[in-house]
Amino acid sequence: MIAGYNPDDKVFLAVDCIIFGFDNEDLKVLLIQRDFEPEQGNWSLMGGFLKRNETLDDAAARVLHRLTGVHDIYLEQLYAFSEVDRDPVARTISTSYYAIINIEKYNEAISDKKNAKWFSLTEVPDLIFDHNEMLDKAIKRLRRRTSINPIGFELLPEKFTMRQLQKLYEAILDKELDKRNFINKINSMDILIKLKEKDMSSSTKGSFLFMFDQEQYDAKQDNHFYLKL
Amino acid sequence: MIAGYNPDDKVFLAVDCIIFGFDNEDLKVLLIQRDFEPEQGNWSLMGGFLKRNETLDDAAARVLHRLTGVHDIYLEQLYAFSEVDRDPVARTISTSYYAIINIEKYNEAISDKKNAKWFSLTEVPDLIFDHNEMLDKAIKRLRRRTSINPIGFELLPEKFTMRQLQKLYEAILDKELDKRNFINKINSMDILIKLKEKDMSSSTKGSFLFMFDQEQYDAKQDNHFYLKL
DNA sequence: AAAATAAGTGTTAAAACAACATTTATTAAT
DNA sequence: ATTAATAAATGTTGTTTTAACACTTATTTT
Repeated sequence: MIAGYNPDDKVFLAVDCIIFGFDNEDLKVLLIQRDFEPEQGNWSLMGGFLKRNETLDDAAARVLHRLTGVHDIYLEQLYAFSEVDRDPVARTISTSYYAIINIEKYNEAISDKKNAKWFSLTEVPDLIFDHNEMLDKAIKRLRRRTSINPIGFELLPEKFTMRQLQKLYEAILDKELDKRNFINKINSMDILIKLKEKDMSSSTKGSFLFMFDQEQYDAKQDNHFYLKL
Repeated sequence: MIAGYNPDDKVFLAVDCIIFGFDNEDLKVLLIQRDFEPEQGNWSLMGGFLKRNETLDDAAARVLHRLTGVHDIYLEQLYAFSEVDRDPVARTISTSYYAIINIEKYNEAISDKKNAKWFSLTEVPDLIFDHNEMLDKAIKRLRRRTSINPIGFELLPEKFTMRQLQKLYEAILDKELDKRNFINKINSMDILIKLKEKDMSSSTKGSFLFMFDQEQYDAKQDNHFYLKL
């Protein structure tokens, strides 16, 4: 044994994923009902153990893909939770990740035999272990992140209306925004493409569709926008 | 073995601490020269392994205390680093923490037989493993954090001049600030107590000393200030 | 008395922000 | 064909915040 590397100190390392989605109305989180012990039958975040040949990012992406069938989505490390007794089975440290996914895409790619369900943030049940705490932290991070970095677009379909975008921001920030001010601020970022098409589903007049302009966004080298909403 | 808890997947979990200090001129980081393998003789962050009965926060505080002799300092979890081969000896995931300490206090409490040295951020050598990456991330986080939450005071002596505070912010943010605008903004936060005493060391006229007003600060319930500097 | 040093202090123009109401395009109903 | 209903689209104004900018003051040393 090399000094310091004491096998007795080895621990399990898990990842747990907070998966956010948006249904044009509420911000939602995807939870699973556990079909195994411990805490069988209770609701939980989707998680898994770190394997020998993968990074935490890999593990989080794998876990997420297993549940949702979705690849290549926004995924960000959140925080490592390490209370000694947080997992009753064995000492396990869990690194939480949060993901934001387009619910439509998820529904296409649906691979779940799992007992998974979307919950509005206001209706989240008691979760196992410290998962409620993880979720709280993820919400706070998402709010802050959204104000700096327009990642919110990941939650919308490819084409969306200004109204949808505003609803999304309202759901994330949990406050109402002024329509005109919102549009002006979004436009000032200059990262949307206005299409000729209209969405006719929400009104007789129809409303123009927009797309996120990835190129423009990338071109703004420093990539932080500090939207004060 | 309970399903999923496969002992083969256990790993070492380390903490590494980025320790920031300020010497009235530059922002500095405390590094140690390793007196053990691997990478003996090379510079590194101060680190250690997570023990069976402590949280990561505990481990980081312990590691920090062992090096500096200082207790009760600002310490914040930064990020978990998990590249498969980041540690050549054994699979080790490291959770980095950053700390900010008052160099004077450190010098009082000096407990180091360790080969430790303060480096200006511009003069940091190549570090072992992924420690340079950790440091970079810590600097970025410190910058952002300082703009939101006036933690910078932790880096100053109890009594300080406006000039010192400005130099500190300039060092953290790595840009020059306008003296008058800076004072106005700091004053608008209303969390400093102006003392009757003057510091006479820096000029013939002397400059008033200030203290951080912890009570005022705590009283501002939401505790984020968004200082745009 | 003069020189040197750093501290202390206010104004202004520009930009960002928050609050606010009316008009427009279209479909459905009469 | 007119009217009613619905949601979309659109600009202005007063207020606040920010950035840029230079001179005076207090004290010590020469």
